[in-house]
Amino acid sequence: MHAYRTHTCGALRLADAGRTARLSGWVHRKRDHGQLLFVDLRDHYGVTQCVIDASSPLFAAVDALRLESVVTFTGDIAARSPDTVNPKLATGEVELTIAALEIQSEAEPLPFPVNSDAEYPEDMRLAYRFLDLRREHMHAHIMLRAEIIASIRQRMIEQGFTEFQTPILTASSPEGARDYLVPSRLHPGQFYALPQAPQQFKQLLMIAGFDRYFQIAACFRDEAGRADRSPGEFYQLDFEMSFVTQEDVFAAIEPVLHGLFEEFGGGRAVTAPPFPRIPYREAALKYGSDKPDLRNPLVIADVSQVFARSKFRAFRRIVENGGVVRAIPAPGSAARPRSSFQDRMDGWAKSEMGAPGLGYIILERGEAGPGLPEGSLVGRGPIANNLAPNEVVEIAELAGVGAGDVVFFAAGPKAEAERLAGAARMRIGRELGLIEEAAFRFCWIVDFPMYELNEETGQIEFSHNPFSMPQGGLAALEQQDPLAITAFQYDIVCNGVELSSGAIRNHRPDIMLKAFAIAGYSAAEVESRFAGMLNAFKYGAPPHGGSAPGIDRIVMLLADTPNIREVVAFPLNQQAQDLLMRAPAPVSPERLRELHLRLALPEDKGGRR
RNA sequence: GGGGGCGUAGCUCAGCUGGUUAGAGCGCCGGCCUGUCACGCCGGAGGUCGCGGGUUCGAGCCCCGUCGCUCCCGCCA
Repeated sequence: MHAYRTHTCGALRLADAGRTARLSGWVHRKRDHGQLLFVDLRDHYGVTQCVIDASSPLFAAVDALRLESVVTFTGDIAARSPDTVNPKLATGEVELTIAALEIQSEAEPLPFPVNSDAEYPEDMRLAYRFLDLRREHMHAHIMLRAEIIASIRQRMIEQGFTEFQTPILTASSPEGARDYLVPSRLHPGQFYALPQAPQQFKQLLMIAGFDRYFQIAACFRDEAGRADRSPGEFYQLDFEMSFVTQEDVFAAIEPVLHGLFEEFGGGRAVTAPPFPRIPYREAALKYGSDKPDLRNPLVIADVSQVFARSKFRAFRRIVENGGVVRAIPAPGSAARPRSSFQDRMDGWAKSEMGAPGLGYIILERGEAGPGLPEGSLVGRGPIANNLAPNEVVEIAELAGVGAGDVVFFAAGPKAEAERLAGAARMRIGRELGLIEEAAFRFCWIVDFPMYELNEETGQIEFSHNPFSMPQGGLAALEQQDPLAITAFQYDIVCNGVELSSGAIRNHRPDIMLKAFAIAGYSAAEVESRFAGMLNAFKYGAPPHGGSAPGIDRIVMLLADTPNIREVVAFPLNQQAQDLLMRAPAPVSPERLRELHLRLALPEDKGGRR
């Protein structure tokens, strides 16, 4: 008989009754009946009930086992009587009668229970991550992640992609985040950077003629974390393709994502390719966001022009000063008590969004009045009182609302009004129960502006990746207003989560120099900062493009958890620390000396001025 | 760097308008229990109410400061 096990803890079935088996695993739970003791033994594969009674000489030893000790039980498999079968357990028709016990490893009293889903503070869970990962839902998340990654690999290879490895020790890359730096021992005073993404390497692979690249790529960024953003490091499905248009990139990755979400989505509906393409400007207007949640059916409308002509002074002045008024429909909510809906929305806008408020009109069928036929649409509320009847009707038509509905207004400078309208759209959608449940709704956001105006400095800056190809190429850069130029730059969004950005790259040195010149960079500057890339472009570069969906966020969506640390086995905490391995940590003076480093700590960290 | 929320038993949380001896569930310890499977029953231990100061006859509750956690903004394509 094998030293540790003849079966796993998830394997035994009724057909095994009568055989002798050996199981090894963790003591998951004990149920002590005085003269009879049940032990649930757990391993990676499942749980098996083991039983022993007081007539056994081993009874006291088994009774004394602490939870999470690792043991080996040997004994006969018995069929359970029909009234004691546990249908919740795959092995629930049988049990092992303990005839021999070997303790492989004893456990100390636990800092938190493994056999329950009770919530525990995250710092404790991270400090004892090996225990946390034993818990059922964490174990399932990590296995899900592994299966997702395996499926991605297979699907990408089926699409004709080839997996590559690119360097971890490399140079600073053109992404905007802070790099992690690694000091060089052999080159005093010089540093490697960990890649924020393999961006330049994948472009170099295209230039090298490999045509279709992908990698499950580790990316490193020295930036603050968020619930949906791991600090320090994360993984992307990084891919790049040669001789492609934007539509070719979409067509290559859509079936991968669609198939993946069908496979692991547990029956939830998935947008079928082709995914909707929404221009950036349209997304900002209709959804108030560049990552719209399309499970929400509400669509925002622009009603600025109605208010520009109206006698409602507050909004008219906003429009006259270059601002906008956006209308957010709240269908069927007119009958809701004002205090519990409209006023609460207004209070939310003021307190949580920092907005002056959220105006509204309640729409009803009116009685006949001067010039009004019976049953015409009328508005109620302070704003409606300052509008002509035809203006109310006009707003209702633009916003797509009618009698029985409420329409809310977000007014102010364009960017602020859009942000408020977008947040209100989601809040109203949730409040009214309009969000489609159990669905993954994908879209592409396309036509991002190439440049934006920095309000503080008045400078023209790249709004995203400076290496994207401007739509219209060199001619557009030479002839158009820079702020009107769009790029072949796109995001893929699912349920309001940005999975990735991507672009058709700018592979032409002449267009690149012009693009940088518009943002105020001299040719010499560009040549020196991106010498490697520019040089490579001078020897025959294919047109190419790609994207890099975030693996962690894909797993989050499929695991249905809002916290990225629930789908990473060993995440850093929000302060970018590893509490289990104790990183980061000080190093000895000897190590610093051989790296030619001297610390200059701030005073509150033990340094001197 | 900025803003919001939270901080009460090992853990999750309740604690009324400021008023007697601060509670519950889970966990832990002890006892009982031969068919449970989140076993059950009885009993017990466990608290500087994050910390410091203030207001008050009286503070877990109000005020100020501070520390920690958390979410958001900035940042991050």
